[in-house]
Amino acid sequence: MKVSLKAKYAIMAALDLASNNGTSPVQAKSIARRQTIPTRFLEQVLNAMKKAGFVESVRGAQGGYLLSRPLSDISLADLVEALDGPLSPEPRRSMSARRAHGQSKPELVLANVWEQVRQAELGVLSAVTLKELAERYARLDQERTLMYHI
Amino acid sequence: MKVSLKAKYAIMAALDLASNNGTSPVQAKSIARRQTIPTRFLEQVLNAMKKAGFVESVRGAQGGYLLSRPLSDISLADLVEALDGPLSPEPRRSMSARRAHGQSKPELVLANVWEQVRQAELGVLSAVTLKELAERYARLDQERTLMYHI
DNA sequence: TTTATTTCCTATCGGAATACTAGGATTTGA
DNA sequence: TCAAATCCTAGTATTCCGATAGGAAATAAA
Repeated sequence: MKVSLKAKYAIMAALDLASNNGTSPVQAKSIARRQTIPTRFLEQVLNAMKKAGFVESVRGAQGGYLLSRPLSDISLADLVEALDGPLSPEPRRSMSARRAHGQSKPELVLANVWEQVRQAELGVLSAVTLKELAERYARLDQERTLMYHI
Repeated sequence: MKVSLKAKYAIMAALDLASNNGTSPVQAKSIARRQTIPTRFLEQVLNAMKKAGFVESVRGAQGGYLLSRPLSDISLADLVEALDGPLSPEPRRSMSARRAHGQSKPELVLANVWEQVRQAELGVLSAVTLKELAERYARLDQERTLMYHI
């Protein structure tokens, strides 16, 4: 399904914000360092996340970002669709192109299938919230720690 | 999920071959005309289809292409994977990139999710054979015809 | 009030992939 | 022999993606 790095960075940033969430904002720079994401690029990602309503920002020195809703309220579908655009919404085509291909015979039947695919993707991504992701990660981390102790 | 035009053309060509399948081969040119696909490009698509074993070709004058297996034996998953490559098989990354991101903490958990998405896509596409597509189309066509007659 | 720090805005760029386009070699029936 | 096909290979135009860059605007701290 091709999830862009931009969307993946957004997920990682949100998870990072969640674990480093005092009441004080977290700077893009520190997230970038921890998650090994190009700082300047992450700024753009965070900005997009802000515009989509996932985070709030504080400008100026000692500024940074804060999650604006609880982890359990954010699904991967939300994030991915916000950053990558709608999940293959039947490729937006020009009018002339639509006349040529858009509503021709097999295309019409195929459109149905692509929609099914989209629903399947959406089903998976909607079912996973950031909260669950964080828990899964914590569980993994715990297992790893146990391994070392044995 | 981003299915390339190449793959869509392949599906349309297969469907076209199915409806125009006497015992005699069908030329790329005539398929291209009916399906409004650039001829030269369709040639390449058909060639790829041949190498993947979906069609057979007859060279020279009066040559063309023939389906090499029954419609019911070809699923959309087969065609799409043959022409677009494996369905996002966990992005082939360079070694250095893998060290940076590949097996890091959140990535590991996310990999699980992407795999679920992939399975969901595969589920839908594997379930639809060309035979079913052709039938769906015929049904649509019939309905359309009935409409005009009322 | 100045300065350092941070977000915000916009432009650009390099590489890769996509969708073609093109030239011509090869095969083959008429 | 010739015309009609497929086959092979290369080039090209456009688009997207990940990233970089310059600097404006805001703001806390000095």
